[in-house]
Amino acid sequence: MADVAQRAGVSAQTVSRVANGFGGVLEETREVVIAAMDELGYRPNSAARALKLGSFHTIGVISNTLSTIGDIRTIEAIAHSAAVEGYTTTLIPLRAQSEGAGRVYSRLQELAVDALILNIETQLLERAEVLLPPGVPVVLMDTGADDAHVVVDTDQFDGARQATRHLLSLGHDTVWHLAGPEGSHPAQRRAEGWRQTLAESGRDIPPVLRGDWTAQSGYALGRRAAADPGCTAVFCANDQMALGLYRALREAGRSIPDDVSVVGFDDTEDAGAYDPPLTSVHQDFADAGRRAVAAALAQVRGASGSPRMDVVPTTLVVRESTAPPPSPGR
Amino acid sequence: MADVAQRAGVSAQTVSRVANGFGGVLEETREVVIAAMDELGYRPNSAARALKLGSFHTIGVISNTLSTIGDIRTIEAIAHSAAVEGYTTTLIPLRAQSEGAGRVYSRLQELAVDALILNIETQLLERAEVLLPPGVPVVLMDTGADDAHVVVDTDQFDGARQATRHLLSLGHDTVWHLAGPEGSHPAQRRAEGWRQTLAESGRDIPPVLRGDWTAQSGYALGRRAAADPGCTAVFCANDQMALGLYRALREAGRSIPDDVSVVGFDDTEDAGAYDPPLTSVHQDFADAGRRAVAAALAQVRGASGSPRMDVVPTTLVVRESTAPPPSPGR
DNA sequence: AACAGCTATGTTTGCGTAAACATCCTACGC
DNA sequence: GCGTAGGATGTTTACGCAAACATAGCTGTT
Repeated sequence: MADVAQRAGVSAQTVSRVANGFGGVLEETREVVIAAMDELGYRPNSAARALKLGSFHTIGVISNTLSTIGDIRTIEAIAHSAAVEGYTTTLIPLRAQSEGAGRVYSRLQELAVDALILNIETQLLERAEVLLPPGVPVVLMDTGADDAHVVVDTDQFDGARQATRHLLSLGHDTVWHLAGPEGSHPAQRRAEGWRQTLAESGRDIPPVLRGDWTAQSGYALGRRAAADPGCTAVFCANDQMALGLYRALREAGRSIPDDVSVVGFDDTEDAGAYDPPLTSVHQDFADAGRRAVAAALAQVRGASGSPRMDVVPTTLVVRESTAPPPSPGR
Repeated sequence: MADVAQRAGVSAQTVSRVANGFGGVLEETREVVIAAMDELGYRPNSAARALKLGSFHTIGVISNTLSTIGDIRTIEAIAHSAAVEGYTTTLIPLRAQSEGAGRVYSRLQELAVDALILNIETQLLERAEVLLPPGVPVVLMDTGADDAHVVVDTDQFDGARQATRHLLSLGHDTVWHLAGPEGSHPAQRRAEGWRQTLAESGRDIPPVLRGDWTAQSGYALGRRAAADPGCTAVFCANDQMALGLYRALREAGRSIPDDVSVVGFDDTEDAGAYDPPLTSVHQDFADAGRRAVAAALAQVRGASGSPRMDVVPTTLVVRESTAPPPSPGR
């Protein structure tokens, strides 16, 4: 910066003013300074700026894995929303740092971020395996209500309820459920929504088949569901598991939706190209990401009036994988 | 830091030594300092550290979208590898900044990164729509050879060749191709590998059906392929398009693999749960990410001996979606 | 003509850190 | 007992920037 100032024949402060687009600089001076900046290939040092301003203009996203489509869409939405606000997004993969608790600790502590968005299993937080740096605003996503933090949650429960009701309203006696893994809050809530809806209608509640979000697990569990002739409707905790279920049903000679109806969750891009196109609960990942960023920045900017809990609605998208159950006499 | 020093009764420099794990500090002193750090909730200011050291310990990843599974796996691998090396990863979604070229310029120029990994379409670079900050090491992924930069490329061409040869060796007269979008280098190379392999064997080259990576486009194009009775083998530019093709074929009453064989590309996790499980060209995203990070850090550390071009091999994974063509007299 | 009020620019300062250098103390050899 | 080596710690400094304050010049008012 000093070089630029000298070359332009002005003070460093004036260069700073030009670089930041502040007023109070003669148009003529500005042009000279800009020319000098170009000639010298000057670019501002963001470390110095961050040190001076006390802010990195960066949001950190902590995610245990990027394995599910949902995680990815969320991160994409966060990065996008943050960029619009002039913030960059730092990715903090948790797994890599779990080697040695001390490591996680120090790494997170030193993080050059103004705020953190956590998209991890709540139990990790509770077990204090993730020691958050004190004083950094935190937004939790897809986790239970938490008194200490701002939470942005997708309405998993209602989505599961819509899916289950849809299947019941088609005439199915009950609905099976391929659930997500135990530690996952979304998996938990979806299972609860399903169970409670069945219970309210006084239906039998089939055993929960617990998978791990992968299509492979959907296939493995699906074989058990397919083997039960009483199973005419299945609600899957995500689309990928539904894909595995499709294969299991077809191998068992049961057609979709004539013999068995299937509903997924997430409404990923692929769902419409499944065979048949999958009825699925749509999650608005973009909206959730936007709200998380907004909540994080609100805290950064000191606005304490932000809601402690922000719920993003879900909607059922009906395609061709659901139909009334086969008539008994068929 | 000064507070910690005062509380511990030592100088700031000693605190710095403890914080960085340097030697030359008495065990006793170290304990006192650590106690003081804990009591005061001290955490090092990474902006100041970056300013002092001239390095951010951060790698930037520029990606146009995160829409395809491949992009995502790559980014995950980069973030993971970077974390292992003690670097954090900053996500720079290109789309968000394209609003106004000047915006892109300034944003990229100021980026607080030690190196950049680009995973974008080459043409954007060539058209100078992305003005890279001078002096920052750059690694290009999945793009053509480039004299000016280090490139880490997956062997798309050979993968396509393996897929095509596999189908020909099963006895198919020729192989159709559902290609990726025009601007994409991987799409280009996969199409070339397919075309050249057919040409070498003197086979007819069916029209290229160009899609956009989505299952939807795979379905739309697949209907055209399915309508041609001469089409008994299709090589898809990615697994998602193969999924769409599956549906199109089934709707046309053609079974996989008895009537039509299908090969995908990427070997995503889901591929093994397609019905039937998809034969696909495996890409080692983790390895590619690791190499990109290694190449980037090699440049950061000044080692100029790194190769200019690093090619990650691909391997065909044969599952159940490929078989000999139906016998004419069947 | 004197002064206030404004705009354009310059000067000083400190953000938190770690390298470089300076100092102190202890142990050991002769 | 003196000198020296080496380990432990303190002091000074600069990294690049922008806020705060200072200054200079100019306009318009009385």
